[in-house]
Amino acid sequence: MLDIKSLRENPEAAKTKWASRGLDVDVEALLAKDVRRREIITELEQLQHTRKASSKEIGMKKKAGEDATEAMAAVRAIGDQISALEKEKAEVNEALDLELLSLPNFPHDSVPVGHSEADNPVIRTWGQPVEMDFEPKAHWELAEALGIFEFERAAAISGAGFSCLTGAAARLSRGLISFMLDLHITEHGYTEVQVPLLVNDDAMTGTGQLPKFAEELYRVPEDNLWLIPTAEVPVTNLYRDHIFDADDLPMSLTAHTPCFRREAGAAGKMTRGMNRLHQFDKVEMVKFVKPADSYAELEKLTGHAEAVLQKLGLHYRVITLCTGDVGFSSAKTYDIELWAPGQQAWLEVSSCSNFEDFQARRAKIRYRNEQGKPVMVHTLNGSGVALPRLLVAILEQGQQADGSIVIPEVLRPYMGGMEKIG
RNA sequence: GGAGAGAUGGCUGAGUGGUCUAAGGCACCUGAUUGCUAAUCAGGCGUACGAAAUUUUCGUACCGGGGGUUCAAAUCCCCCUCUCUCCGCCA
Repeated sequence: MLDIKSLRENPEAAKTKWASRGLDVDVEALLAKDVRRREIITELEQLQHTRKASSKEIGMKKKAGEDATEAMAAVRAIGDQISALEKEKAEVNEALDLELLSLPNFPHDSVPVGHSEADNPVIRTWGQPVEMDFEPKAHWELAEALGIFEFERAAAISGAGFSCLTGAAARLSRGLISFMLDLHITEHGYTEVQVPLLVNDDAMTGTGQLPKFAEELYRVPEDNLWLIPTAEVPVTNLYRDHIFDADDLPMSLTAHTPCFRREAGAAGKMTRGMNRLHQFDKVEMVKFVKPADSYAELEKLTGHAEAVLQKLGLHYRVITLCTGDVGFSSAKTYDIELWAPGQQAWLEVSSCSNFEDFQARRAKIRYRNEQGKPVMVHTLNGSGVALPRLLVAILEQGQQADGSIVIPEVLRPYMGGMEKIG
């Protein structure tokens, strides 16, 4: 959510920022509601002031044994006015909030202007495609031959878009989770947390999934809960309504969770094999930082995700999402993409974003600054990294002519010393 | 799932309809004082929003959340959430 005050002060700048996302926003209508809202508040406060004073007088009169019938009637009339105004205030607030909650963040000035993912610039590439003197296979072919992915069995119990890892793949997945968490907590300064996978409306609103993206979420109506689409939701909301001391920041948290996504409308897009699933595992990194530090922290965070891939020896590239492609809540996002030689495609495995104070304002996450005043923190998060496509890259980049898979060295301790699959 | 008890500021804890403008204590900040890891004294010490001023002042709201009764609600009533105790069930 954006600050209504900043819109009030500079409506033209806001229009321009939203226009760069391809959005035409009627800022004037929004501000008109804000003006009415403040009028109501002023009027209401005056009435409340009168009622408060008069009620006190009535109390004193009664105590003194005087008659207060007339004053009581007068205050009752004020009470009616107050009720009416409060109703209008609630309506205006609700309308204004809904609009504000539905408007995306402003892209940062350093974000390249563009219309779609075609305009996202590649800012660096690490490693090389592995030289293969044979035709590389897609991971689903490799895995089928090795008997380590069982999609049909998963489909039989849950439908399309679910996976079942068997044997070495399951162990590899578990090893990767441990490897990534260990790396982040021992070398990157994160604290590991285990969090709920089912969360309430407030949590989903805090990080921006609601009210706009309900159709992407699985829900449990009996209990009014939602399945998390990413650990970002419970981890960021750990500090909802919290005021940090300045010394607490930056705070860096990492968590492994499954993620649940309906992927409504994504049918047909790269859905083969492990590329896109309704349920997948992910290690997530979340940071709460002082506003002045947030862009430096975004670079560090992205570096932490890259470190995972570098230690695994995987060829990847980093791109900046342009204004037309950057996510709803984000001010700036780097995507990290792994090369999948069997599909001749780049697969997104990590998305590292600075939300500035957009989530913090929704979730009321603040810190006490040097003057002792509470101000919004900046929140960041990034995948560090997502499992299925990481497995895809390990399989496709590590494949040998005989169909076996070489296990990256750093993972072998997690695999009981195993050097290859197959 | 059943029964009971509770939820008040950063923490602790009083307050059962009317100067509550929420006591007291702890912690913290500022100053004074005392010759020493500190004590004592005085003062300060929440959040949000609005108005005026321009860095201060005034006002309103906030005692788990929501609604109600009343001239007036931390206080009375209803619903919800959470915590604790006991019982049941259970990995």
